[in-house]
Amino acid sequence: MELQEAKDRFVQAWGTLATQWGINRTMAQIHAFLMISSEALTTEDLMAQLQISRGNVSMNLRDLMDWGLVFKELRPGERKEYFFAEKDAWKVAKQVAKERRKRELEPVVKLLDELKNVPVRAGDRESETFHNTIESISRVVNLADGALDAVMKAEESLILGTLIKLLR
Amino acid sequence: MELQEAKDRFVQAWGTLATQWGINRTMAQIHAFLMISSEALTTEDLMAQLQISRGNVSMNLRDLMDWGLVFKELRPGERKEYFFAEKDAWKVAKQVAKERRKRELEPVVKLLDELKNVPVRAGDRESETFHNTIESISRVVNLADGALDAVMKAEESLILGTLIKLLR
DNA sequence: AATATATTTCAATTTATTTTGAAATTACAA
DNA sequence: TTGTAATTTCAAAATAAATTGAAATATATT
Repeated sequence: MELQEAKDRFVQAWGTLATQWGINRTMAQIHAFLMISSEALTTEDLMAQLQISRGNVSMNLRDLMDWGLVFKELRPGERKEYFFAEKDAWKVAKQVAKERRKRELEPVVKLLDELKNVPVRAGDRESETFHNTIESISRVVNLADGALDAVMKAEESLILGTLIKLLR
Repeated sequence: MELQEAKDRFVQAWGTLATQWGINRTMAQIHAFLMISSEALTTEDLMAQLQISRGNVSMNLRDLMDWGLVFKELRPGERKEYFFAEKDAWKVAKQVAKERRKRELEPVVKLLDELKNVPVRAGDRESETFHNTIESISRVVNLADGALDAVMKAEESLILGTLIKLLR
């Protein structure tokens, strides 16, 4: 396979995977393209390579910077902006874990804690089932929350080692 | 908070969380509603409670059964079908991990392995960056793949214990 | 300050996804 | 069987999400 084809396939696949996980396809493609580029790129470069509009590039780059996955580079004497991505996939994973935890998991943890306090009417099967299920979900969500917290802080090799032990 | 309000809030929140993770909102709401119901329910029940059409219920129930999260109950002498959900959230998480791994991660692992074999042109920065980044992503994706595999097989308490050690 | 270049914004449009609802099919009871 | 209740299917409609492109804004250069 040629490098160009390989790049295209990767950008394409990364976009598809992203949509399956609730992330905008184009945003993922821009990120993917920056990850495999040795140089920082301009808006024009991204427009040309991914065949998308200026506005689209601008908005998605802003989101990617909000996610802490892409950064801006200003070159002295040059007016236009250059963008580059963190290339260490483990750092990327940690950053994504951190953001999703904050944006999505935290509100759910909060709600579940409230729902756990809804009084149980003894003998009422509906009420008991609700309580038990919420308890069960709350345990798992907190486990996931803790897992993301661990991932956020840990070294890749530490997680790998733990995993190997777990699978043994 | 009243039980009815609590149920509504949970169903609503679960639907929202689901969309953020690439899962159809209504599918998640049906699942949530079945999880907190003590009795198996009919299509009619779900149509009424969630205010959605028969076709919508039918299609999403099929998907939920494909995901292995909802089951059908046939009552002797009754023509209509009753549906119920697995209520143990840890089992649900394991099942979801299993399915997403198979459906989404496996194809990516396969592609990354192909891309790792794209020959590197020594001295070509673009080619080298591509190779290094793919290697890095491949390691992390395989780690995630292994983690899902571990989750799939492990007991909740085992994961919890591991996590506690990891965070210490 | 004026001009040129670059970036952002957002209403309008396009595209993708979800939902409906009624016809077609299936499955059970009599 | 036959009649009927229940379910599924899927084209069309509704809704949601992403994208465009040009005007507005910002920033640098002369």
